[in-house]
Amino acid sequence: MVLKRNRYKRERQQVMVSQLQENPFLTDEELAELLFVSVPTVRLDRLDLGIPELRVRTKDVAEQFYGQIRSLGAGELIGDILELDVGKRGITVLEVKKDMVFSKTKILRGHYLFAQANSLAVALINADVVLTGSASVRYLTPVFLKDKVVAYAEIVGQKGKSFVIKVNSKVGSAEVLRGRFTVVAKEMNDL
Amino acid sequence: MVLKRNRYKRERQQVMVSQLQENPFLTDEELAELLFVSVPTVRLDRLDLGIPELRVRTKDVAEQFYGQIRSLGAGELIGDILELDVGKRGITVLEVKKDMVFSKTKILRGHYLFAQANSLAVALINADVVLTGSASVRYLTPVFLKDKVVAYAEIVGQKGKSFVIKVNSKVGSAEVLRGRFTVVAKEMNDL
DNA sequence: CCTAATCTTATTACCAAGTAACAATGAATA
DNA sequence: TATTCATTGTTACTTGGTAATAAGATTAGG
Repeated sequence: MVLKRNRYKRERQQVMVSQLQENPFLTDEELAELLFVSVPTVRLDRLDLGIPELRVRTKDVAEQFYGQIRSLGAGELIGDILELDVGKRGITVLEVKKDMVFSKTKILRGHYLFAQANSLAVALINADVVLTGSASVRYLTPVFLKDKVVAYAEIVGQKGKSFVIKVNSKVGSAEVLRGRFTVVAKEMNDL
Repeated sequence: MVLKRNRYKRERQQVMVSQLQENPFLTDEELAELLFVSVPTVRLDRLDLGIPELRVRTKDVAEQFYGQIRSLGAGELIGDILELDVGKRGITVLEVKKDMVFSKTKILRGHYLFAQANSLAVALINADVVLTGSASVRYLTPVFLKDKVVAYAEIVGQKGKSFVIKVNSKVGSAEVLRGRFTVVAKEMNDL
């Protein structure tokens, strides 16, 4: 039976995976020492398991991090405009990408949904400077990787320079977020 | 005059720095192309400016990211941990960078503040999967470029698997955000 | 106009951490 | 015992560099 050999091999590979989960910055040489095998064996194991080399692993981690910061920062609007009637209502769509979800569950992280809604609310106001004053949101159902979130926003009230905007986000027909934003239009020289 | 040469050199180095700020994953070769100089010149410039090679840069980014989090799973937290007492309270700090602000006013965009608070609230809960159920936040004063936002979060209530967390964010002694998050802990197999 | 100082480019030897392909060795089992 | 798979070693090649040195280009200053 091949089992004994395979069992040993598999066990070792398991250990390797968990080692790398703990510390993705291990070289093949270091792994070889930890697992009491030669460097070529480590390479074969990685090949077996589809684990890329150290430098690729490092880059992946770095890019995930960087991408996250970036995607929150890119442009003034989170999501793509489908419709925008400034002063009244607007619709944007956000496609859920890999780096926006919790890795374990593939569920979209809350602040992305918030960011889409918030930035759309702000975009509805026709003024030089618009700041969010308060926000209240309810997350209704989880959103998953590759879902397309459509956010509908509408101005429902105004008192002077203060606006109230209601936002509804949906995936297909399922409501995923319901929110109410108060935003304030300010003049540049108010600051 | 040596100035002209230096000025040209300095200008190029300035450009290099800003290129790398935007994308730290550029090789010397790519930089050389962008700056219309040879690879050795790029190396000399990096040496001049104390900028490490690509692989070190990448690793730095990755480690900064990885080092602090660990148990939370990759990149789930916006801001850097100052204190984290899981199940009770936590403090993070977020430095406001150029790409987080409205370009006109240099005011931090609301969803960053929200993301910092929200992700800290989630981090306080010791469970495999934690989702935000609802959130209510008030933005009290604007936050500007280069400010350091310190977020204080504390669990103030619990009903079964549902937790209420209060978050206060400050810049110096000024309160900038006050929020209340309801988050729900779920088991993996609930989904 | 020519030279010295500074920039820029080229060249060479070296390194780490790999990939890819292949040969050689070992060990266990049917 | 023959075979089968795991393991190890070896070699040639790749990327993205460091470090050191030499040679060419530019230009300001005398």
